[in-house]
Amino acid sequence: MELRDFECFVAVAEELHFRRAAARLAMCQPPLSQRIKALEERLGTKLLERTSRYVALTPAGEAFLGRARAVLEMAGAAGEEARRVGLGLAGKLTVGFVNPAMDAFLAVALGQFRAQAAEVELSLRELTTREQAEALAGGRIDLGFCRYAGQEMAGASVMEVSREPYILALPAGHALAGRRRVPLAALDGQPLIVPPRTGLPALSQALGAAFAAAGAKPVAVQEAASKFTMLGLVAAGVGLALVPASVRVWQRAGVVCRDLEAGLPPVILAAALPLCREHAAAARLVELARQAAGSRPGPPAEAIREADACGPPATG
Amino acid sequence: MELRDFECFVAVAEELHFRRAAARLAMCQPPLSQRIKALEERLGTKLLERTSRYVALTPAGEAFLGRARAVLEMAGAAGEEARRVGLGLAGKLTVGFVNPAMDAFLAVALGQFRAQAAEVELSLRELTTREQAEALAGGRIDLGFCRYAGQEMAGASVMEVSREPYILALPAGHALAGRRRVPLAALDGQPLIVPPRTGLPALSQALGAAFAAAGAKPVAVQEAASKFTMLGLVAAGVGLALVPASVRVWQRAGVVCRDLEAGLPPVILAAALPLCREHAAAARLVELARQAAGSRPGPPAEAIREADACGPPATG
DNA sequence: TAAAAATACTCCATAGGTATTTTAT
DNA sequence: ATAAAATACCTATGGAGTATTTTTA
Repeated sequence: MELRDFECFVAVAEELHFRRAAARLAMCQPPLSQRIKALEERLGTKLLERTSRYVALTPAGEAFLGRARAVLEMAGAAGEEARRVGLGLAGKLTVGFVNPAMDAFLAVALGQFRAQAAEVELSLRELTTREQAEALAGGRIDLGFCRYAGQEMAGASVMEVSREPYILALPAGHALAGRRRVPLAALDGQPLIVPPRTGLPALSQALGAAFAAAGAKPVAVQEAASKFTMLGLVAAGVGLALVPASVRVWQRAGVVCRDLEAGLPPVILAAALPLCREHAAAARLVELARQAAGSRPGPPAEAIREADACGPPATG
Repeated sequence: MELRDFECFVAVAEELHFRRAAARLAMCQPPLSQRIKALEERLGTKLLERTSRYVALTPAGEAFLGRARAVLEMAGAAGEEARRVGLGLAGKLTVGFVNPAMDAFLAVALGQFRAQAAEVELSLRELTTREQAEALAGGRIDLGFCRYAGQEMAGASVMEVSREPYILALPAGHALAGRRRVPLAALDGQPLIVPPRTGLPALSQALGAAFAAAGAKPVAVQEAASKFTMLGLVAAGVGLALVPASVRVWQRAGVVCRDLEAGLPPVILAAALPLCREHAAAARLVELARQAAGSRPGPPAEAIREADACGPPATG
């Protein structure tokens, strides 16, 4: 039994006329008669009652007609669905991301993605870079937006998406808040809230080297994993914090942000895609992420008001 | 796109190995590879990621797999359903019947039918013989159990199913209730409850002729269409009634039934099937009806107690 | 190097076309 | 007598088999 049999039967059942049905199927009447006959023999039951003047459905034919239509529709839908998934317009997409990615580009990219491919069922998981590597290997996520410090990721290809500077978050009344740009040397002896060393050893090392080069030695007074925790601690006067520039989309009472003069390595975020497993929707989202990151290296100047707790925009 | 494509794809997707999948499909590996390749080209998207060491589903393939399985299952179910309908084991069956048919054989036949073909959706309509002829012509019923008096039915074939004598229903205290068998002549001058003349003219005529032959002239005191109405009127002392013997499955307080001596034509019930439209379930039910009517010409003797209001059984 | 998929080719089964017959109104 | 389906027969496409090459781990 083939789909063509279903098509032939449905055509005859709808036309109730072999000749017209054959025309609709772009074939001749005799082979159509043969096909119907063969189909009936395979099923072991007559589907059509026919004389030279009259074609009618038998009860079996009536039952078969409904199901045959459904089969044809489902078969077409199956192909269409596969095609759409292949184009990244349908299906499931599970994305892992580190927290800074959301503010840097992911919120914008996801908004555009949903507009382009509303049928894709998106699943988002905030994961560390390390967790993303494992999740990618285990097939639990299709795409990861992770921190990047030149490292490879086994079984995945990693490509840079965004690059933004660190900025300094400090209590509103702090002496350094008066400056528009803060040199690294000015942080000598300052209490600093730092990310956990175990979490990002390469990053901690790079930051340490940069401070050493600038001849500054801040004091690590507290570890905090999330930038929101860091800003909370800054507001409480616990110390200062280095945060990605994209944090400026948030305002936190009692906290101001200032640009740093050159010296620190930038925050690099990358997309990690599993090797040998092309996922069109993932590729689509990566492309949107790159565009979002490129067109908006930081938050637009107008979005940051001078009166805000986070301080003046990077452009002054 | 053919069902074979779905089968091939599902096999490869489940085995994740072309050679094994080909074996399962009872074919060779090269044509299987070609089919999958052609399928992918038709769909415009890769369904399988494959190297010489590794076969895996793409997201499109994963989406397609579920649908493909459903299509195959539905296609099989469509054929199976048609086969079952063809055998009269599934589908819909709408049956018209005259009231006496239910007691004579239809209750028993329907019980057996449901046991044999539980999946058939039965629809029952109590209709007069004349209404059944119209309903058959209009395709509103697939089968009719009607009264039969030698008449033809346009567009339908009519075959006798059961034949039972009339019996006499009379008030419990009536003088004739003392006899085991009542001769027709004894009904001379008796008040008789009769069926409507317009409903069954041939029957009324035949009964009239039978009474005339026996030299009896009962008085038609009341018309009543249903045998239940007749028995109610008998109980009320309005008169006597001629009813099919199968009415003995019912007991009515104040009413007794007695056999009649020969002379009246029997009650003949028949099955009417539309011509040129074979309906296996209908044929099955007719066969069961004939068996039920044949094996049980009247109600079994044990079912009728001597003490019952309806009187002694026919076998006395 | 070995195992597996892809490629190249050959063949035949069968879907479909053409001509004709049968059938029912 | 006519229109429509069935039958008979033929052709050619393409699905499947066989042999071989390519690829990757």
